[in-house]
Amino acid sequence: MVSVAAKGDDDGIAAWSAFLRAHAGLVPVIDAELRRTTGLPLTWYDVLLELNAAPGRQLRMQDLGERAVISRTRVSRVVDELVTAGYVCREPNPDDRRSSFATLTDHGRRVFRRAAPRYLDAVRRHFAARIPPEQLRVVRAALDAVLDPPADG
Amino acid sequence: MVSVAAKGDDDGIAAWSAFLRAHAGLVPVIDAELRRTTGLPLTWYDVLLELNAAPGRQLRMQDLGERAVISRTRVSRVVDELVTAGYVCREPNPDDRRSSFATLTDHGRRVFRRAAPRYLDAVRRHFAARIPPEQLRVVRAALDAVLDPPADG
DNA sequence: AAAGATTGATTATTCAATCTTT
DNA sequence: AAAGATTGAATAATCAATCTTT
Repeated sequence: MVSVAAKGDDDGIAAWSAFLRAHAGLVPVIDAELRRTTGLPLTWYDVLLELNAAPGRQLRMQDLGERAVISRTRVSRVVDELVTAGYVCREPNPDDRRSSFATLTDHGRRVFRRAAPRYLDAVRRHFAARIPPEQLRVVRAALDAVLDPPADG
Repeated sequence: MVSVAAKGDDDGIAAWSAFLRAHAGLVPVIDAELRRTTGLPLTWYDVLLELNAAPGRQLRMQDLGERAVISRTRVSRVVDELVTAGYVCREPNPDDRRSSFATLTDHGRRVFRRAAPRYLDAVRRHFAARIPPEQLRVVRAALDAVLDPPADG
């Protein structure tokens, strides 16, 4: 026997391929819909969401980079844009003057709350509604597991 | 009752969030590993894979754009790079002179075949091995379903 | 020196206009 | 005019160097 491509490998690569294709197909669609219906790009929405959920509606840039789906370097640029738009302001951190907070403004909060139902609806229609409920829970568990550092790979 | 946020909505948004995070976390890692161990960026690998699987190891640019996880416009640029690297060549389509084929060269084929095991191994370690086998099949089915146009959204 | 953050330069990706052939 | 493809211009994202504070 020259090569034994185990069945599990096929399932793994097929799932990976579906994962890449689903992302490439879905994210641009949902981003475009969000821009059209709310004026917010997905990246902005994501940052506003994390700030809105944070205590005092503010986060250090570092922490924002860890929570939002956005690279650490990118955070500075996006927060610049959000400050210009009036949705966020920067505030000094009295405990450590190296760092600063990004804080959601009242205006930013209103814009976020108005956008949230549109976002949830888009995700539901394009993603969640196409997957049986019991599979949704499996997908979540599986993709969460991928990011943990469970021992070794 | 002011608002009924059904449990299913929560599962949907949680799965979506896990989906975005897994992609943002995993793709750069696998891309970096592939570049390091094989010299091929993920985008190149993906294009070489589709060409290698195609009849005659060639595809029209249009078809390549549909199969590979890459936007139609991007195809021209990436094929340029692959031609420069000597992995692919362009050939005229005798049946329709508007279009042209991207064809895998022998050298490109050798490079792809040498890279394939490294890629499969990276996907296995970073992705598949962290998900129970029975969940892998569910993930695949779920994410495939998301891209079909099943009736309406 | 290390941590937190920003910024200039580079690279990657998309958008819109263009060119050729059907 | 529409289809197939490419290209210049504009946007987005990353990398490496920098600056300030600890």
